[in-house]
Amino acid sequence: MEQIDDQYAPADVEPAIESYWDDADAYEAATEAHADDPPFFFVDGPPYTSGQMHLGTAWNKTLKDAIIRYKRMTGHRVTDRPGYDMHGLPIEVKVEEELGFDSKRDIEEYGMEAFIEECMEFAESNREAMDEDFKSIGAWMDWDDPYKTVSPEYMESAWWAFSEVADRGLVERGKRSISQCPRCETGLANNEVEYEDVEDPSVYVKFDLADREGSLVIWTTTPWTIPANTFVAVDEELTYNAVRAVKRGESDGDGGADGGAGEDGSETEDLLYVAADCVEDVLKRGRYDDYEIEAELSGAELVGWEYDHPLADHLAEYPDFEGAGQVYAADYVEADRTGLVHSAPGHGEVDFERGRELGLEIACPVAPNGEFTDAAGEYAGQFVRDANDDIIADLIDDGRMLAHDTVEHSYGHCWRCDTGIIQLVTDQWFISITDVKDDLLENMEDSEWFPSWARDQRFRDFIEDAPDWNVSRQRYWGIPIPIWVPEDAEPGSFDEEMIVIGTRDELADRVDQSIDPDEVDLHRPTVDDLTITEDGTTYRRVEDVFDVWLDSSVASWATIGYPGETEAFEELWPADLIVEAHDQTRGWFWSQLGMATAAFDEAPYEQVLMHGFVNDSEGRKMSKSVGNIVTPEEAIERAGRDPLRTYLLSHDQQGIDLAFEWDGLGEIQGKLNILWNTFRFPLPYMDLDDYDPASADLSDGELELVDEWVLSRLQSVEREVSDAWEEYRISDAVNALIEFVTQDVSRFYIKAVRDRMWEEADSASKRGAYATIATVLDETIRMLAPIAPYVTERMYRTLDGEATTVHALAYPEPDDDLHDPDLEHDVAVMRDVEEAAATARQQAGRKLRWPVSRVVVETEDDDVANAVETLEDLILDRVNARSLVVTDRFEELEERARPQMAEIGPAFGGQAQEVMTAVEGASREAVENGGVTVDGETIELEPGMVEYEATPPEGVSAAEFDDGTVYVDTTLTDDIEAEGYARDVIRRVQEMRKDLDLEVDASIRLGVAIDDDRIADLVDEHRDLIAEETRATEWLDDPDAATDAREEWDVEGIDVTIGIDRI
RNA sequence: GGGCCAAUAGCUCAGUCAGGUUGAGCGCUCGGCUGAUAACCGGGAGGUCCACGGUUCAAAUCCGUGUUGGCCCA
Repeated sequence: MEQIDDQYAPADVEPAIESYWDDADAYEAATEAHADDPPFFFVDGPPYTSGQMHLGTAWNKTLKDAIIRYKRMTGHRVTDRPGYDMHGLPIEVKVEEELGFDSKRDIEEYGMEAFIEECMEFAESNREAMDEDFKSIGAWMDWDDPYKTVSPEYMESAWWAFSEVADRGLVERGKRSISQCPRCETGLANNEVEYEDVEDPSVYVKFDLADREGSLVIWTTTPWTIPANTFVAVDEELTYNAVRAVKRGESDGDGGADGGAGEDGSETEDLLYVAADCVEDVLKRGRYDDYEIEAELSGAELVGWEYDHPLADHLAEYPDFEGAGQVYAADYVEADRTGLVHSAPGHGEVDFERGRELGLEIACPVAPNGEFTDAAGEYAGQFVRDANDDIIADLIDDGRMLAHDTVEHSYGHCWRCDTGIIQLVTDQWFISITDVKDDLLENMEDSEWFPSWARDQRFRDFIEDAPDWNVSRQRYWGIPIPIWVPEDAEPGSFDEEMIVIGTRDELADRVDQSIDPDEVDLHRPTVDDLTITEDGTTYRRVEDVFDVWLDSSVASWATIGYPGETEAFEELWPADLIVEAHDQTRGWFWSQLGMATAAFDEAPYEQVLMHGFVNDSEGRKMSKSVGNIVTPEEAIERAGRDPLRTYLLSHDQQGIDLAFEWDGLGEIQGKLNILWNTFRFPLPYMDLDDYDPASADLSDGELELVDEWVLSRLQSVEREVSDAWEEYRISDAVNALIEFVTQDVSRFYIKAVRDRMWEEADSASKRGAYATIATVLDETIRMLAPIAPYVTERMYRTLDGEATTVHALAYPEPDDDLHDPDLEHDVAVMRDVEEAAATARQQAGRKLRWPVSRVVVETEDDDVANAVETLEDLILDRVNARSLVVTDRFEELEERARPQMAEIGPAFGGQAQEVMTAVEGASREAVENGGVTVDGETIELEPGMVEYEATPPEGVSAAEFDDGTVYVDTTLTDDIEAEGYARDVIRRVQEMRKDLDLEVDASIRLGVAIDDDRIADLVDEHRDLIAEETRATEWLDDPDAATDAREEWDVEGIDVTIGIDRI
């Protein structure tokens, strides 16, 4: 028989099983076993290939792997193609860093083609490393054939979908205010902007009115946007004040207040317009000494007022066109700071929208790299944020600065290079998702989410607020946008004359150059050189590439090769399930829905399982800077792959974060160790009897009550586990299994079945026990296989091993014939009784080895009483009692009252708490005879308002259980003492046998001397029992005569000397 | 600044939807068992149920306002 390690050692089991899987082609065997089953179309959300696996991605892939394995075992042909997201700015930035680049100019000089090759190599080498990472946690996916967003087939899927979107009239080019990274010189999507707290200027600027006295006061943290100021916005409903403010000259240093301050002794006066609620704050910041409110106006009254551009003297051009330099109403105004908002439609998003509504020209004196253009006059060529200082200085010198300071606020940064973003209006390509918002919402309704709030309370909100999708990036490493426009077209009419190419064949057909559609690389710069000439017009491709989020948005069809291959698509699409963390609500969950809806108005997935993030033990995000990162490698090294997987999956998988904790991981390892022990416990006995657990047959042999019970529990657990899986409550399934193994199998069943396994002779009972434990183990292992694939495989190989792998087998299904809920109930009661009896024993200081004369179970519940009576023999055996009594009332007790608030509360209302206090602890006699009073008044108590607790008599100790009380009579008799001491002697002899390393069946010569004549006589009554249990075939009169071992023991305060000789 | 989620024993989590004297595992501690044995099993201690208000006879639970953490959005 093979050697089974005494202890569960994942570090030994897992590598061995991994090699076995490799040698036996186990993954292939598992997939082939289910090749003809109905399909389950799972789509892997592609991880981005710029990093390595961390605990969060480990959790993600483990969860996916468990689901795939489960679905396979429950009879599905599962699509298990992994994917990788390999394009995009993050990789470009990493490669730029490696090559020491600072800007796009460096890339152009290096050569786009060479740069793109570098990006490809970087992404590929990362992908290979990630393959290994994912395999290392036992993720069984089709690693030989992952989908890659950089492959021509994949890119074609994106082109094709985009062309569908264009055919539906949802592609347009337009000006939008976007977040621009000035370093990367490209627009960013909202979710590529990360917010960090930074210190920025906080300036209050006076805009002098052109047609009357006074100034409007605005506040901004971006002085560099003032050159583009086009209008000032007010809230029509809001109340504004005209404030006459006075400042007396004083020689303060730089305190933040500027402008208007007179010299010593002089006095300056300003007429300021601000929102009424803001007057005090603004005047204080401006360090005015005194003020008087001259007028109260509504915002509506201010509309139409004209003002002078505050930087007019410093700029070459500024917005002075028709309609500029005026006050307008806008709904983004709040009574915050000044209540008047500096608006620059060339920058801010809301400013832009309002400017367009107002029909104003859009002016933007800033280039894509963040430098002012010539239009900015004195500031031309300066980087905008650097120009802040000059602009502030000019405003001060010109007397337009009311106050300036700095403020810490959260500001957007480029997700890749951490450069502060700038809002700019540029021309971009959009998918007008807002045109199909209703369709998006409808399609969303077609999908089922776990947890449901993720859809209804989060995703829906996001869809409702979603802006049009800016899909263009002015970069290199991405899927080129397949739009060709006429060479001489005006930028404003690109989308009217565009050609959108959907497939490689179409490309080959239409371009002027000769290309092989099977060979062509769709990346830049190859496609940049291709032109199309139709009807005498030559078209050139626009230079942009797609936003990388568009790449993964097409995964549900790209992963099955559509449109290049159509068969799989027709059979499988849409996805049955996708599984990602909650950050993807705004990421992949969204982009897929958006793209599928825009392209063909259907939801691309039917079910969405949204899990959480792994945080540190404090619940804080793991990050390099905090230094609280735990890597999967570390967890595997310290605990193992199965423990890590089981740990991750034993926590809530639906929307909740996990606080990673080493102790918790160790705990899980301990539970798996118990499983390991239950597995190896029966093996030696089966081996001695040549019993093959693989051919276990429950009808061979005789099933005893505990066998029937554990088999019934097995059916219940199978039901519970499959119900949990059905709703992706995977942690409930895992915990139910662990509970079953530890509580039912190890703690109860194994303990109950030991005697039968020790029987030497063959018996029907023993065969029944073997068949039972073999069945329980087999089905438990299969249920646990998706969670802990290595250790279950290891166990399966020993117990059965007929199939190539346990993962090819069917998931166990409950068998009603073996299900006996009544029996489960009875045993549950019995276990409660047993536990209570143990508690009572412990209170009395009576160990289990000593019998007790009587156990009384008091219960008013007939079911409970029946259960105890039914299982009397088992109870007597397990609690080591001579007799058992079941009664509804133990007459020997003094009873004390316990108030039942469910009854007392409704009956007494406001007095209920006082009644509770009065009832607590009163005797039954007092309660039943009106002895309970509150404030001197007798309380009438109905039956049911009070239950009773009893105090046991001398020699009896009590312990409650759920449905009653167990009394254990520990009064000693000679008979009990005799057996107790005898068993104590036996146990000491056994320990000495073990110390001598005796064979289990070796005979001994035994001598026992007890330093108490009465006890010695009592023990002598059990001489035969002692001899039998310890295999003593001869007796020594004096233990001191023994030569092999002699030891003195203290048994219950009495000296016992034991001597042993081998025979 | 806004939306969503979470907060219960030293730790990990149930219990919250349907209000009635808070439960489990681990850890700690004490003990039991001694042919699973560096395993296994039991008892005990340990809790202003994040805080403060409100509804109710009664709130961990329902409502409101905050605090802390997470995700997303601005």
